[in-house]
Amino acid sequence: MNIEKQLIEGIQAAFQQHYQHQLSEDEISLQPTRKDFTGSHTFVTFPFARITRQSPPQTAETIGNYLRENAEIVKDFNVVKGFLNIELSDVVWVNTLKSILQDYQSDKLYGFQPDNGQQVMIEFSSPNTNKPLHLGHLRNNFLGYAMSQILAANGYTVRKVNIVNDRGIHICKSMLAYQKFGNVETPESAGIKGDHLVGKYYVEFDKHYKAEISELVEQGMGEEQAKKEAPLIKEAQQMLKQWEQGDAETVALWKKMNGWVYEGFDATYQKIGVSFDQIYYESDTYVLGKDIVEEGLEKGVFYRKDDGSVWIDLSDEGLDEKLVLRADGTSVYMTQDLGTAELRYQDWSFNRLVYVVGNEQNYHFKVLFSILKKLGRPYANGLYHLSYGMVDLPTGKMKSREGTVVDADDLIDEVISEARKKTEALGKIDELTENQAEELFQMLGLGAIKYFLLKVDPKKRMLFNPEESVQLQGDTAPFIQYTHARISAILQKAKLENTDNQLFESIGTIETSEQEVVELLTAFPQKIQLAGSEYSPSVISQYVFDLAKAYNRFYTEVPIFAEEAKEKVAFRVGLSFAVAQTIRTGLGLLGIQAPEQM
RNA sequence: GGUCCCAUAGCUCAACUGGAUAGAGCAACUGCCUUCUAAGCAGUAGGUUCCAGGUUCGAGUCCUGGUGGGAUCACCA
Repeated sequence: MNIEKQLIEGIQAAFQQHYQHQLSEDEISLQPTRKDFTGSHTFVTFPFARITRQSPPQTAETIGNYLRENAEIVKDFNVVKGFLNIELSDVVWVNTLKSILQDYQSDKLYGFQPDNGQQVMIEFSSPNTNKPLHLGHLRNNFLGYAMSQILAANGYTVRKVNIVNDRGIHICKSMLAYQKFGNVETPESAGIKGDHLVGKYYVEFDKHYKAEISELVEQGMGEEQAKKEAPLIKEAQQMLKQWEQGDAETVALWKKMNGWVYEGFDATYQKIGVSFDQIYYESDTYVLGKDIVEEGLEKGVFYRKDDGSVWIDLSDEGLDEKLVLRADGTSVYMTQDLGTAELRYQDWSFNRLVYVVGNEQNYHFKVLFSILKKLGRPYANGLYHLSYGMVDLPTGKMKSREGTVVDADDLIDEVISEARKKTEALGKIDELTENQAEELFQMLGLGAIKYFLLKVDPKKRMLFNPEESVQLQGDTAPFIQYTHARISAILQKAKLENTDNQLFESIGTIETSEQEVVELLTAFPQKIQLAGSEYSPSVISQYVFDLAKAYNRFYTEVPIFAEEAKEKVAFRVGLSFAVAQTIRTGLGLLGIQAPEQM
């Protein structure tokens, strides 16, 4: 059934017959034929010159002839240098499309792997509760969500988790500023979303803090010392202590303000379509990990310094010495992460744990994974850091303290309103009710921003261009969504004319543009696998874009209903159906919806 | 300074993991709406893949050395 397999078998047979040589399956690699040449699969013969004792073109010629004679699926071939370009017979394309359609018409989703019995936990989002989400969080959230979908499509059982950083000095800063300058303001009374209100006081703190520092510096204090001596920071530190001691008033304020933030976050998560199966809070987990430190000391993995602090020496792996417990017995970031990993494994015995965290923490995760390996944790080899690059602005780097961040809520509102503006300008919403229109704007706007952030390889640092992110033409989600809407209209018409359920058999020659579309359709399962193994949703976005482009070309070049041969009409309707489904599922993997009409 | 990452068209990104003449989108220019949605399609122009060596049938991709940019090397998280 599988085309590649048949070709490989044919090539093996050819080597046997002509060169008396047994080639193993994985010695043979086929690649897609370049657009400028005829054919769909290419076999490169250069590496086999030693075996065949012929020049590469001669070898290609020999193999090509053998295949044309003996392999049913091969119609013709051509040779360019050592490249053997294989042209498949038309019936292969017809049958291929039929089998894809069968998948779509059964319960099985085309391109998805069956359950592999493996469990993967994926952590993403991980916000701080002292300020609202920004552009960087969006890349994180979209990546995490898309990867959870892609891993599920690869047969994993996926559990999405979020760890909320809800404690620490930065939270106390917001709290303190609110206490001092807040005038008992609430989100309701101020008419501001809860997370934004708390963020406002975080900025407020920084403003006053800076003023105090410069005052101290003016009085002749050094800057470093002034940062430590400013009354506000001391008060914040005092507050953190009170919180840790469980002081009732401090805890009450903390609960109230965090409550506001969660309401705000929930609204944002809901809007961007992101959800979690479980949420961890650092206020619960920050004390974890100390028993692991004990265990590590017993096993001799860690060692204690004279002052009582506990360390691990990783210099044999090219890493440094790393602190895992302070001299006063309190935990550090690493301690917590050790404890949290352990807790998660107890909660749900995963085969893999994926952390979606920015690449500025590459070193931290290297160390974390290395420690867990040394401790002999059963899950240590299943840990993966999905490290992604920073999002830059045309003006430079985002810095929250300097107010150069792009706020997530603002950005989302902007892309949606941009979608509304452009759709109205095109006059395409006359037939829609108000609700339908609103739903469409959301699909387009959110689609645009998600696609924009997901189309770049996660590992790479990327530039965020506000104008390009709201574009609806070219390499964008709306372009792909538009293709889906177009096909929906065709399928609707096919239903009305009752041409959608006709069978097609051999239909004669198929057009190049048709063949290209079928070829792309066959690649979908491999793309899902690649996106999963590379942890890269951009594989999917790239693919769906290519598919939409190929379909649009077919759409303008080849008539569907004007075609007289009924078999051909049915084939083309079937082709359209398969593309629509694939676009829909592909976009779905990215968390993007596909409208029926736009 | 040590370690890690990055450098491809004017701009933003690809390149199936070593294959053919390095591809898309945006911006610029030229065409195509009486035919299934022009948010589309076709075309023109745009490249010393940062530099210098090396490995081999073959290098944007691998190795060495540079140059430029970024991250990290906290008893912060």
